[in-house]
Amino acid sequence: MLKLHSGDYNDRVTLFAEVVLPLAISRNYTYRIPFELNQTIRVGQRVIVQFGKNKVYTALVYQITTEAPTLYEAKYIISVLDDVPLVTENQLRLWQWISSYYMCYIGEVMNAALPAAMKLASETKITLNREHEFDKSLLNDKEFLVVDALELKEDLSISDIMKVLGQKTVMPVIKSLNEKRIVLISEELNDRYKPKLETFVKLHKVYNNPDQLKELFSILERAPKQVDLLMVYLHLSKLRPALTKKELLEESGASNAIFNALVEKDIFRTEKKEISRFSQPEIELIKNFSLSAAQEKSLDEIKDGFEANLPVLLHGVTASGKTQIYIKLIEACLKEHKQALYLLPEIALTAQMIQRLQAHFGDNVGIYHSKYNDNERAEVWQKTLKNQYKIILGARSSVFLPFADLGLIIVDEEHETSFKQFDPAPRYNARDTALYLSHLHKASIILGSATPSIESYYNATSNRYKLVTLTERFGGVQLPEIQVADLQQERKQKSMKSHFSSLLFNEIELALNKKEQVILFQNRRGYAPMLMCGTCGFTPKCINCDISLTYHKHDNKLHCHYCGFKDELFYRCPACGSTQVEQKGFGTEKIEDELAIILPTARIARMDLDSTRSKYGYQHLINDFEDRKIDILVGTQMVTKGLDFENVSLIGVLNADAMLNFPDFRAFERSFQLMTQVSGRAGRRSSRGKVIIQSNQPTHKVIEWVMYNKYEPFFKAELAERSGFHYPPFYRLIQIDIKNKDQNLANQSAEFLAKELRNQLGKRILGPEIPLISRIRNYYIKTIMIKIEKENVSIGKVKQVVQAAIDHFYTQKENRNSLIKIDVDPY
DNA sequence: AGCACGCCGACT
DNA sequence: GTCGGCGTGCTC
Repeated sequence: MLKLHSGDYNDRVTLFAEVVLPLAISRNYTYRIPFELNQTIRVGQRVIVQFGKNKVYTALVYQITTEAPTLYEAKYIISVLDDVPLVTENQLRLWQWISSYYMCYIGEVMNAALPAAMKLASETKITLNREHEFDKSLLNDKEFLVVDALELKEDLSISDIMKVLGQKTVMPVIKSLNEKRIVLISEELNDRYKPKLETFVKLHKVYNNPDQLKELFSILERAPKQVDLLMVYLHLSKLRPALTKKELLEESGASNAIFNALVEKDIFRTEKKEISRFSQPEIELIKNFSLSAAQEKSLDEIKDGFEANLPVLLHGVTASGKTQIYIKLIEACLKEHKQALYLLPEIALTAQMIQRLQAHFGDNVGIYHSKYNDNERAEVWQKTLKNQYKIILGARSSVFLPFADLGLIIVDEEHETSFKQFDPAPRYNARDTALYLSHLHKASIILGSATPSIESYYNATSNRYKLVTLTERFGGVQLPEIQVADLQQERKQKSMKSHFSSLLFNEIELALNKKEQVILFQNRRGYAPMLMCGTCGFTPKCINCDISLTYHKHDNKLHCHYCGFKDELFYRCPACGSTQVEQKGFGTEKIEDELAIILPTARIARMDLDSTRSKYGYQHLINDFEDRKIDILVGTQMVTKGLDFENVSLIGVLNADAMLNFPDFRAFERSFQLMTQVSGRAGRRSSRGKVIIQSNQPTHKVIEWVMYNKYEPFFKAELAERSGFHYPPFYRLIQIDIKNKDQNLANQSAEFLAKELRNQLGKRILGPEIPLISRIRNYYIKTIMIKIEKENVSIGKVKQVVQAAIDHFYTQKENRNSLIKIDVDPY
């Protein structure tokens, strides 16, 4: 197809735009471009289009052509939202790649990529027609209800009316009211991005003249409060380059009325200006620091890798100073006037890293993650596009930013599974997406970790990546001493204190006495993951999911961690009436609780999903811990991730077995990574730290590898397993979940699809199987796994075959209401 | 995704 | 009969 550039066509040519709609639909749609937009429309601009009968959406121009569609008449584009493309061509290429690699719709990628504030969609609003008189007695019951509700509330949405009427079918009622001209139906577009405006104050410039100013004071003689305000202004304006009304009023304590009086007299002049939502804290820039010899050597090797156009895997033990190397790399990147993207797996980590990066690079650093609100995200988008941010620090969604000129990507903690998005589609892995992104921009990319994923390390050892190893901890800090507490033995000796072995407990006391801090790791939140009746064995389960409910003490309720269902705690078994209800297992909440009893003077805090929900939840906890307001931090995997604390001398892993026995082929890999990472939090600067791992299997190989920091043996053993059982990195996995509210239909659909796939792909198809959790939110689930060998097979072809099978699947009536979820490279 | 259309069971 | 649920297909 012809590629067009703006200005290629005059006003007389009829142009069409193929647009991406932010919906899960299988193709793009073509709209006609009004002549008057011929000169200005560009690929990557947002346009407003009508789609279907009423709905109006923000779509994105994907391609501009002169070819008129033959099978239908194209609708006109309603309007163009941007003067300049909001989305770059490289981004569109990335969207396309994600859509085909992860087998999802490009509209879903658009949805994930664009901040919500940039996607306006219309909502149908129903309002009373004030122009029209009508007789209420002529209305039927339902119409009356709607009119009644509208008299109370200015406008109603369709879903409001559903609630008012208590039924799903509401359009006939609305239509009838509309035909009687009693109500109006409108489509309301709401533009959600509002630049933040602030009122700035200036003294009228005539008063720059001292004589004029003196005269002014005498004029204001009879208005002492105004004089006061003026004095404060004169004082503050000397200290700051610009002064806002808010600041002035706050510091002077003057009222709005006093301020307005001065504005009225044209003594003060005000101006509204767009300001950044990100107030820049005053940071001292740290420009120079030097690397150790080992870091210097690594840096050279990394640069060699970049020269050779290879992605680099930096395998550096915990606390080896990888961040300093990254900072040097960013410096080099900035020297070439290019942008750098620094990806972190979780928001929790950005907090500390923000400070470190801003200390070096000041306000060149933009931050982007899902806890930012819509307007803030939109602002980061714009500044990245305009190349005002040179460095972006962010979580996985920052791969979607509109980089103007990207030179470097850093994927820190590359092994982390949170780089992979689970739900909704696109189910992309930001690390792997970053690799493609670097290819699009011809940018250098470095993946870093103390515990590389098996995939990445395999790529590095087979020369697809350049491997750089850093074995020395920065500043000569020793790796921690790791000991195992044998839980079985301690139980036999009755030396356990609730969930703590004597070994761990004594070390905690010792650390507290020395005023050192402790981190305890338990990979389960809540209080007790399971309740069980000691008499009959009854276990409370979620009504929507096939999962036992977890007891949470803070609200004294039973929670489902899958659908959020909550139920009351019971003291008497609902099945047999026995009062012998036992708690099985333990979560972070319970640990926190028990600690408070056995160590009443210790200051204890908990860090998990429940305690960090708010935007600054993490930050506060981390700050308090850093400021030593907390002695013991109990947490889930959140505490394992790259956090840097000076004063932590002891780490406790409360239950290694839960991870080691997890039924997943990555269980050992994850256990190794988690234990090694959490151990790395101990004894960072001054002294050698200590780690206690509690386990029923103290001689487990994985624990041994962790204890002696043996990555290579772990890698080799794991690789052998993976090869033997046809798993990554030798095979690619595609997981297909079939969901249906009816169990039989779920089974039948799954069987149908498996057979269909098996016809083409043979024994590469496994299942359908019942997954670990066989019902979530009232949907029964069946899983089919596709394992594809990497050698001699085109993954693209396989995906085509899979897609064709699914298309055929949906042509069968009995499969129509089964839902299919495809997860490429599931984690 | 959202909406219209059309089929079919249940109840004034 | 007619209302409302629900499945089906289409949107440039």
